[in-house]
Amino acid sequence: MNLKMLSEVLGLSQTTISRALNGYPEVSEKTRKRVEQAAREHNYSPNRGASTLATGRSMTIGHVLSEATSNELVNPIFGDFIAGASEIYKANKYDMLFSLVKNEEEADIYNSLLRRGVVDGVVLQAPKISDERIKMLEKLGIPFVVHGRSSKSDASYSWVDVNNRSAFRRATEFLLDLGHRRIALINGLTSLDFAQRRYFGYCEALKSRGVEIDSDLVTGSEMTEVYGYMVAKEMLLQRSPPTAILTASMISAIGVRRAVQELGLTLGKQVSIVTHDDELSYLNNGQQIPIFTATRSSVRKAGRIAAQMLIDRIESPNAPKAEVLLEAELVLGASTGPAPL
Amino acid sequence: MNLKMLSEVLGLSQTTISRALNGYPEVSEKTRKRVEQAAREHNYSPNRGASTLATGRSMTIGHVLSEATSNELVNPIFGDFIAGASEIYKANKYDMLFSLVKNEEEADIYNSLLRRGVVDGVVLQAPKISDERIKMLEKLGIPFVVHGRSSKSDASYSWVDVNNRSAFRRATEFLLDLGHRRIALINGLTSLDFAQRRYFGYCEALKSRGVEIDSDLVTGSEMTEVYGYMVAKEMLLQRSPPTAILTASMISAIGVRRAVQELGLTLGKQVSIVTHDDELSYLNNGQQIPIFTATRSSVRKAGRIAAQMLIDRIESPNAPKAEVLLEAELVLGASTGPAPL
DNA sequence: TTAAAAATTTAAATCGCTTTGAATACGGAG
DNA sequence: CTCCGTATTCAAAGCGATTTAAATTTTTAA
Repeated sequence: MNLKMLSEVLGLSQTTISRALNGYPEVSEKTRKRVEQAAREHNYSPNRGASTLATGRSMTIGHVLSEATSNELVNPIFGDFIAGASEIYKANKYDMLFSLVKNEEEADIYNSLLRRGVVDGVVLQAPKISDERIKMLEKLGIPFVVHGRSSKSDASYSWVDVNNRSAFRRATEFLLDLGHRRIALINGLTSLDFAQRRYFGYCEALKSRGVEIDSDLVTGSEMTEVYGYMVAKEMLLQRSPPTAILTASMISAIGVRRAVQELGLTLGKQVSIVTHDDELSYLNNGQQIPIFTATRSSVRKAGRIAAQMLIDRIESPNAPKAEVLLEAELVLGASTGPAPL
Repeated sequence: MNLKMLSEVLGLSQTTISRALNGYPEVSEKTRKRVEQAAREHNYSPNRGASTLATGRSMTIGHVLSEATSNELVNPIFGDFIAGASEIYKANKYDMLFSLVKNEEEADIYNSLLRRGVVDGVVLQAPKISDERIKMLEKLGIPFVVHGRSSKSDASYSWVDVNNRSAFRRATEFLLDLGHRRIALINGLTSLDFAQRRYFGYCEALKSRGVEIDSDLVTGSEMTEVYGYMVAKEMLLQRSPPTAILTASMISAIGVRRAVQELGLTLGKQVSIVTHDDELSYLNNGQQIPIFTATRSSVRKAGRIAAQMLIDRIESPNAPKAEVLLEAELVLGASTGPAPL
């Protein structure tokens, strides 16, 4: 069933039908009702390829996830982020296209998606401290928004981000208040912007209390369970081990917990943990009392915001760029306690 | 830059250029080279909307993820599954479209994706024991493949699945061999087909050894960390607690581990765990010695296979349906040991 | 009652590609 | 040198929507 057939059935021109279905004012209410009814009955929906061609808009948004070439790692927050974005797209009749690429192909992918008219805009994830992708997207002139920020980028762009610096400053201060002085930071990949901001927040807090930063207690890599475990174990076996550990994700926190317990130590007693919690749906941080004390910010919410910002950019390209900074809450859980004597 | 412009630049007809770029034989090698060169230089790629319209093929494959209406849970295996699928799509020049829908909307989505010509085929995930989606897709006539199977569906369809029954039979037998008799099963949602097969495998093993099935030791729900924790804790506090626990995912296994440790018990001593391990990229099961004894099967590999099967179905619709059953390995880790006396 | 204005509806052009059927160029045989 | 079969290339007709400009109908005002 296509427009032409429907127009024959109804005895109306294709123009009128198209207008009726797309909500244009120059069609009488009576006709519109009739057209809508017939469209439903005959199970008609406009062909996407044809309307893309006619309007120049694909009504599709691209999400590009780049995986490090070395280790095929899929960012675990990805699922919940796009779940949030997806809600908004659906409400606005956009589809979501997804590409997973090797780092070095990423530029080509954007270029190709744009040139072929496959997407109307893209969401950029996990920006690096200095991220060439942002410059490139700006040069290509595709509407885009960034989940996170890129500190060294002078470009202006729309973004949603968590206030990583303040979250980690507060978390560190909280541990300092509990008497901890040897506080470790098990961060995400240090080339990523959010990791740097968390590091800065951590440093700020320590400095403001006159605590020396010990580089043996700071490390960062991809946030897997095993990584959390290995680093924590190594640190805890040092001559002068940390009494508290900050981690960048629940998943690495779980690894840290494994190390702590394997060494016969108790969480919240000999070792405290504060983690960042993205509120992943399958990793709920406990019921009444959270398992981990955490800086908490919903990545699904970030997905919703990013999606809405992007749609706004697509539909009004000249509107000023939007910037949304979400504050993380610091929730108290069972993994922290006063520093041991 | 579009085809017409390129044809003017080259002084060739659009026909010839289109054929040259699409690998048709009736164009001389010399011309083909010239065309390819020019296309590169002028940064030309054919417009997707236009070719979709002309060929009737969208070169896009849809993945629909349905989230339970009650709890907004994103299946954690999803990321790695589509990472695998994505590799294959890229190699075959397909794009991937993703929809996240509420359960009750799922039928409409398929219908709509098909009617609008948005996708050429779809991948169905997490089939239920009796799954109406399969019947519907068959009736709609869209090419599709299923990740998993649907026991009560009489339809014939292509699928990839892990041999869940045999994996869980072997795992259970392994625990029986270690002397365990009180073996619990913390399964996935019992309406899902894979959960039922795992349950059957578990029952088979127990029956063949004459061990009674205790329904207090069998449960299933969405595989979150918290769920694993809560159920395990409850079971371990029974009058006659299990000495071994089977879980359906690493994530719930982690919750079980938390419960075990919180009760002051030791994994592999008082309580053994065997889990299914989908080889999620951020949850690597340990380094030298796996943390958990596990039935292991890569969900990323399943994604690759599903993608290839679907492309085959799209490109030769009359080929016989394909069925791939992957065997899981049983890998020995540190979470199992002989039953306590 | 009629002319002008407003409200509807329509025919036809267009988007950029693929593909059919026709036309032209080339190469070897006679 | 001509003819014919083969190898290339081309013009034009879709694909199915949107949208411009024009035509028609209805309403309002004089």
